Amino acid sequence: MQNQVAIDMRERIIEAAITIAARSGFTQATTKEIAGEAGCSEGIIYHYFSTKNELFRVVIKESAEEFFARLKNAVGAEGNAWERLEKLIDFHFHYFTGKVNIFQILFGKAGDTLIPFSFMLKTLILPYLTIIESIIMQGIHSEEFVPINAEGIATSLLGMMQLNIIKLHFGLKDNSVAEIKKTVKLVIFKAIMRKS
Amino acid sequence: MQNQVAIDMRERIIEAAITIAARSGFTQATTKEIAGEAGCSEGIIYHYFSTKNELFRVVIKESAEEFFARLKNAVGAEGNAWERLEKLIDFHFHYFTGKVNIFQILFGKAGDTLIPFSFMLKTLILPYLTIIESIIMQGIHSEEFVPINAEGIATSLLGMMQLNIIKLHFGLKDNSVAEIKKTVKLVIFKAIMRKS
Amino acid sequence: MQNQVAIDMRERIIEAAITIAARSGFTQATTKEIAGEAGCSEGIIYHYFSTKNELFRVVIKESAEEFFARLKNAVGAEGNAWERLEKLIDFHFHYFTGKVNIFQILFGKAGDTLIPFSFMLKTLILPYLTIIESIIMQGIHSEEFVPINAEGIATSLLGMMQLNIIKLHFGLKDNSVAEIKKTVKLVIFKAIMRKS
Amino acid sequence: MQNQVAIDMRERIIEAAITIAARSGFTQATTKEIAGEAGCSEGIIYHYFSTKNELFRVVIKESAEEFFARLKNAVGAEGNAWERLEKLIDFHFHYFTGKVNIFQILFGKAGDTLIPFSFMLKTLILPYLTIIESIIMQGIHSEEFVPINAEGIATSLLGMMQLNIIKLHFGLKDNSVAEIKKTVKLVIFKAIMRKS
DNA sequence: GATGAATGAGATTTCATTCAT
DNA sequence: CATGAATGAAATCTCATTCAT
Repeated sequence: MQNQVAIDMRERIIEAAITIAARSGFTQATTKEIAGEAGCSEGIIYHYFSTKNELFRVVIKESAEEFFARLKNAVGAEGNAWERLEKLIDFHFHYFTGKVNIFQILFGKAGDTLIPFSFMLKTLILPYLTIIESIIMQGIHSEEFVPINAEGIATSLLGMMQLNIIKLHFGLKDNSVAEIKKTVKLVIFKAIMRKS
Repeated sequence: MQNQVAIDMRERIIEAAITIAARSGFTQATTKEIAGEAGCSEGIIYHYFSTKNELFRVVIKESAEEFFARLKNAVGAEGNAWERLEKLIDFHFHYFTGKVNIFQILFGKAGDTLIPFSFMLKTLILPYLTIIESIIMQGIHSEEFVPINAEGIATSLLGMMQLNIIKLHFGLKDNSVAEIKKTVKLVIFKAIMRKS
Repeated sequence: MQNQVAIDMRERIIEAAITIAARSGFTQATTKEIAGEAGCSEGIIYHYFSTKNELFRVVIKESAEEFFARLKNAVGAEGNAWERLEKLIDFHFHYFTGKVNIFQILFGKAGDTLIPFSFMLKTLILPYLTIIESIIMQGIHSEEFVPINAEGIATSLLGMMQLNIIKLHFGLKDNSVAEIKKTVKLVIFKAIMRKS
Repeated sequence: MQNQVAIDMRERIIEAAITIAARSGFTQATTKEIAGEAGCSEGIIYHYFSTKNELFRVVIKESAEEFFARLKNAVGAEGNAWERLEKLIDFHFHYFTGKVNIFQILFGKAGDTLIPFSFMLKTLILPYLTIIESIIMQGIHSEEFVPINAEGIATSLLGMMQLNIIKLHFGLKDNSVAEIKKTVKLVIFKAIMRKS
């Protein structure tokens, strides 16, 4: 029971940290604000996390794990490469145009250096790229895709999606999500599909 | 002569701000560090800039102006759309793999909220996208390029280049700059060229 | 117990603020000095008061409340107007020739604009005048006093007392407190008593 | 000619200091503001005055001299004591309900301690009291006035006038200047005139 | 586990004063 | 005489972190 409470508290702190950081970034988020949002004292944060930065590392790590779990679930292990890649793109836009989440912050506004950017690269971007790359490799092997620099393509696809998401996030897009997805898919599939 | 000195100091502060912010981001950059780097007192910063944030706004604005001037010069006003677009891509990779510059920071790590991200979008990203878009429009009109969502393509191209640059910047690329440029060009031109 | 400690600290800060301000005025009083006097860190001041000015507002407000409570107690609600007015004058001189108190500062040296003078007027002077005025009105109604401009008389009485107090405070009086009180009473009662 | 310019500059600085201090008090008045108001550089202030406080001492001293010269002129050396006292009261209200002047500041908001209050007492208040006192002594000797504590009466009169002026200055009077003057005169003359 | 008062280091900003020109 | 860039000391305020309860 106590344990339950403890788990709740830890989770509440993490949720609060995400909420506040989404609003004003990591550096600007204060422990006081986080405690206020979580409905707890500032002190208790240090019971669960050694420092504020440790808290944010955990936030990023756990958010990343949750994201990747859902991504893998959405993409599946079966199916053609192009089908799986399309599902990945669909999921990406679905996920990042949804409710506030840590990835919006990270991809959109992230990067004050107390959480080294290299940590975010290692925790978020590289694993993501690895997943994309593996699908592209699958397509190359199955001869759906032309032989191509898989890493460069993966990076390009993620970059494309990211900047489009940012523009959406700041309301600077003339086009709808559907339109953007269509364009991104067009660009990437024209580049890699054997026959299009 | 006095004026000369004054201009020098202002410039020295701006240079120092860029150097320090490139190292640790805007929020982490302290006026003390900047003054140390510039070889002046902290107080004088406030003679030239009303606040630390004002300083960084000026840094971004002036850097953006310098960047766009050089970009336009590199791309030129004459020539085919595809030639000009290729020059733009070449210049982008040349510029952002060169010495420390504010754009690396902005595109790579930017965005604590004291300098609103919207300011950076307005000052940097949107003007850049406008330039790319205009070249794509040129190509569509000249029938070099297929009719296509120019805004989405421009955003996608910038996103692609940006994330690739970030990976290069953090030394996480297996491929060379040349290889990456080739991939980016392949992706974009396959998507838009009328005959490829 | 914790609460007790907290209350003590808040009170200690207020006391210290009064002491330091009495010595050097509000603007000159620094948080460092106040913290030194209170035996605490500067930071904790901001746990209890949002700004230094807020601290001084509280100081004035609480001091005013305490003063008016004691004044009303001394004057009472019963009795002739002239008796009550005499008690008010007696109390005024008793209070302001006693230990250091915020009113000495306020009436004597107050008024840099960070604490707007209008705030002090509203919090201190006007309520005081209202009290005096009500006694004078009582006297007019009971026909102890002649019909007269009660507001002007109240203001004049307070002004008289105030400047005499200031002179006493700076040791510039040849006369004793008793002598001054006698003169003030003579002036005021000659002006208002129906038969004197 | 140069000399003329120099005199002008000195005077301009003094005028500017009065204007700024009237707006925000002595401590809050900055040399930058004063220089801006005077249309000169900050540096030149230190050519004419050794410190900012020295400047304000001069401001007070010269303003006091000018005030007393005009006061003495208005009151005159001839005439009955009661006539001269009435003229003094008239002049006081005329002067202090006029344009911005240093006395408004001093009596109304004065008193940060860099200009010791004792300096102001010595320069302003005591000389003023001396003048009032001498008129009262004249009246006692001429048997216009009853034998009375002249110092206490003088202080009381000045205190009365001062607080009424403050209330007028902050727009907190229901009565007109004429009404107030009438009340002040009534109070003081009832107290001192041999037959009224 | 939980609190929140308290700390202390440090950040931004202000400003009287100086001094080279 | 006059300037205004530059200084440097100090002021207010912030905030991650600790610790007694």
